Amino acid sequence: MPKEKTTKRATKGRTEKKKKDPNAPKRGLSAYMFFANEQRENVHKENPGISFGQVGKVLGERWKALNEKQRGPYEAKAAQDKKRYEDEKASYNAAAEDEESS
DNA sequence: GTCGTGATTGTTAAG
DNA sequence: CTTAACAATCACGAC
Repeated sequence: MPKEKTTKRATKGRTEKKKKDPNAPKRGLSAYMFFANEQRENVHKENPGISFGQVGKVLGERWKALNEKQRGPYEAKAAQDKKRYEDEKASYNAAAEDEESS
């Protein structure tokens, strides 16, 4: 039983990020973000005249429609982006430490 | 040592 | 300007 969704995250009141950290080390992007970056053109292209409602949905369906290999490059990017985040959080934790030191 | 949480990321499109 | 489905994430903190 893979704990599925945990935390009622049904797209309720999130967005606009609430700064709870001094430098807010935002995390890395997600594979979907990279995949969407490429598919958005392709999907919107195959579905000319459709709004995000359709695009966004079909987008997600196709996202999983890909095989592990196809998601590979996207996940790889996500992993790389995460590294980027590691840097921010590193700076953040260093800055926080410095601040604390002060 | 393990576990869950929250925060975040980006797309499109529109009122 | 913001929200909304769509999906992943995963580092952090807490006990």
